[in-house]
Amino acid sequence: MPRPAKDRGRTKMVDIARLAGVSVATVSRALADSPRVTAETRERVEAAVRQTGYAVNPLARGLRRQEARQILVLVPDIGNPFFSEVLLGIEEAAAALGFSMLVGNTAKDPAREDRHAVQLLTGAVDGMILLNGRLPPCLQRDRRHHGRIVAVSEAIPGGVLPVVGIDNAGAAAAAVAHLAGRGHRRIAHVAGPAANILTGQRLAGYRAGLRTAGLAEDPALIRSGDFTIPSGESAMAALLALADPPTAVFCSNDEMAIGTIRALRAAGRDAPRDMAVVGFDDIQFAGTYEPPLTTIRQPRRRMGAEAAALLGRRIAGEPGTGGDITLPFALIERRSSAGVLAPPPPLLSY
Amino acid sequence: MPRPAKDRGRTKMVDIARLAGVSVATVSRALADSPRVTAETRERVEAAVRQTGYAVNPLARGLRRQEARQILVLVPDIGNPFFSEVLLGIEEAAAALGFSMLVGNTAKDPAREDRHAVQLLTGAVDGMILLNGRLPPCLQRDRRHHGRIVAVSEAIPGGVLPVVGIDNAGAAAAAVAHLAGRGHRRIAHVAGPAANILTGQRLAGYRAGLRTAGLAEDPALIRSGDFTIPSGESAMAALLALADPPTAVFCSNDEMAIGTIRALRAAGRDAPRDMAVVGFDDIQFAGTYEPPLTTIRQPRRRMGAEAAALLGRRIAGEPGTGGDITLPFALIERRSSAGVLAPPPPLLSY
DNA sequence: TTGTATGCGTTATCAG
DNA sequence: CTGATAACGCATACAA
Repeated sequence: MPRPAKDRGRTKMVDIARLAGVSVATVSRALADSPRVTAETRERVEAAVRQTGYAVNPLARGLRRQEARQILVLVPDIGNPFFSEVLLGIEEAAAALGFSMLVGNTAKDPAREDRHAVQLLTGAVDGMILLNGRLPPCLQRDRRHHGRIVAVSEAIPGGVLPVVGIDNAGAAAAAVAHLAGRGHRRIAHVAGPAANILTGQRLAGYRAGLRTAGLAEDPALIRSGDFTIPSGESAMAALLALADPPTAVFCSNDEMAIGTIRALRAAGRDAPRDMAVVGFDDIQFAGTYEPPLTTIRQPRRRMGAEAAALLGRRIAGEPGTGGDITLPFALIERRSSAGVLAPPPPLLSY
Repeated sequence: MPRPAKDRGRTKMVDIARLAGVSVATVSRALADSPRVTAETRERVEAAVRQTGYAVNPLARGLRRQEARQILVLVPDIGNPFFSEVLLGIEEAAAALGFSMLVGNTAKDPAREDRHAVQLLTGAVDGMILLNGRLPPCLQRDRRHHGRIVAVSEAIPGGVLPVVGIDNAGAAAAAVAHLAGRGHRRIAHVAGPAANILTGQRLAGYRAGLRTAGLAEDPALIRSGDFTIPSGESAMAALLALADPPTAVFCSNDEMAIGTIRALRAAGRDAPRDMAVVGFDDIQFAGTYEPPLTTIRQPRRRMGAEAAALLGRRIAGEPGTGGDITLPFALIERRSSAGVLAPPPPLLSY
């Protein structure tokens, strides 16, 4: 007789059955709201459940039903406020659907990605949400589970998975249009890392925005950072060293925008007086920073919620759940880009 | 013949057994590193595992072993950077111990706390970490699982659970000593909500700090907020309206400290010029804010890691795991409290 | 050292 | 409408 004998005290279905004077099968049905059970029987079962505080063992149920009612979220850095707000949206929507949320921090390490991703292969989780911009290696080979994965914010290279996010190029173009509309003609861009898929989208939008405004692109005005404050500082330092520096800068995220402002101050200048600055994301402290940051707001929480809902539909096997979901962004005008550049330069471009 | 027939393609132990030409029991033992298995047999099993990419089904294993290798973290707000950094520490330490991390957002709602907490009662998770300062209602009645719960940062009323945190009173006293050491004699305190256990600890430390510095306590200099920026603003507005306003303020968290600085600016003053400001927590943007915030740094990530490690020991049933863990804090001196108040007022208190 | 058999707690099939 | 019972995939006591 095998005897794990660990937590033997826990109430189980047979206890409820005994208490209610019915069989376990009936208890199971009563708890599952099956129509094939008398109101009176159900009442007896429910009384026993209340009395004991019983709750179904999810492991046993999961083993039997071949589902875990859990989803896994892979995130490069839980501590990053951008991601944590998305997590919040995911958790709430998942909970509403009866799913628990597992969170795996990957730190962009493929080995850790894989260690977490096996949970999808083993059935420990029913689905997965990717916030880290790529598929774990083991899921690149094994495509059987692609139907249970969705990405948020960053599209996955290859484009086989649905993405929940915003129109990044459109948002970047809107940021540039905002600056051009205030008279700026030398608008710089602090881009993200080349490997990041968002970098390309926002850079494309920056270029489109310049074109729309009738401005020529100057390669010297495009710098790359890595989404951190220090990288924004170096980018701005380089821009200020230019013979003909920009009067405005659009940064691919808020941290780098804050970095550019710090670099301005270090050089004895300030925003928006000497440079209009626009960020991206509207992180928590964007509105609190000095100066408050003009930025593109991403509906992070809603993105998370929509992703969880979409994943729920995919897990349930609903058809037509393969498409992307594009949510609206908003340009939040704050002081960092305030003021109009005057006098506007003459329209003689060349 | 019942046939769930959902994901029937998944490799299981019998497949490995067949492939390796052994029994499932042997496979199980080989995978569990049992000493009772030939090196050669083990090699055959491992080859089959590699070939198929097999991984043990955690639901089945959990049902059999009566453990889930999962822990649940209850947090009032995942989006709050303070908590998300603790989560990061928990996740990493838990993963190292072979535990996955479930995150439940409670929004301080007892009903949601309970919905998540049942996972402990049902065995869906092996343990629980509380970041929200109190026990879910269902666990207040049912004390059987207290051995599998630890708190982080905030102690739980009643003091029955081990807490991982810092010496909040000592840290508050250090903050006051820092200000007193710079010549300030009218030092205000913006406290947290009365219900929060940290509020009392930090308030007590504030008072102790005043006593140590030989300063009298002025009730008019103690205001309450709710840990948000706006509440810090109102608190400072009230302090500035005093006939004899303070020259320094110690806030119970960084958000409220930022709020006080905003209120100063709104009144045409600034920190540290007109008021020295000290916060608490050293949140991500404390060092980036204008002015950079003097604050108490809590080792958030390490607190999370220690909590996970402690919980792991408790789950494993190791003895002597009932005590609190107090980690060192650090007073981070930045510009918001820079400068010395001169001339110091005469020593004639009355 | 390895294989056989049983049970972990549920759900679903089938018979009543 | 209800009850007995066979899986779900794995780990262990016991036999070989």
